[in-house]
Amino acid sequence: MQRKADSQNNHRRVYAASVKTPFANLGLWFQGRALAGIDFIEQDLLVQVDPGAEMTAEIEAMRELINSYCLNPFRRPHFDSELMPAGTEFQQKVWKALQDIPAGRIVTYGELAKELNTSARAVGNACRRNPIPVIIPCHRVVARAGIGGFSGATKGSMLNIKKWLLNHEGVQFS
DNA sequence: GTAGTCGTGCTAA
DNA sequence: TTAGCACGACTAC
Repeated sequence: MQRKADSQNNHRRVYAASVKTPFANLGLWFQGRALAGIDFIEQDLLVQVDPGAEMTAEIEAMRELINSYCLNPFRRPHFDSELMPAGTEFQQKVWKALQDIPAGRIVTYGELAKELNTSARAVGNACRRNPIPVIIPCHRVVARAGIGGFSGATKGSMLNIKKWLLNHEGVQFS
């Protein structure tokens, strides 16, 4: 995980995830506070476009979606189907189902698997390959006996981000 | 309760 | 074809 110091105060930006859209990479940054070496996420996330990336209408749309989510996670975003990243037929099906989960609600991999007539592990695989976390809300899917993973990681600071996103939607996950 | 094991569906190499 | 997974159910202790 890359980090960027903020010399203005005790806050610093903590790199959260690279959102690989079909068009370019968006960097997700959380405004966090360094506490004894631990990144404590407490502020809104900021969206930055890769410095080398060309600013296109699609990238702007992605940025708008994420910024809109930061301001109000309960407002259902208008998701243009052209923004849906490439994936297998199964992955597309799972990602579409994820977008139907309303903010503030969580489901387990098993529950979603039952709905899609597949297995929990298969759902987890599709979630792991979700290239645009936050926009496709894979953070709303948790394991039966735990929080599950986020952005390809099953442990570490990524899970703090998943908890933060859930908390942002009013879900307390211990 | 919890650790170990296995079945499952899917994907990438 | 095979190994690897963001899982879940079952079993033994």
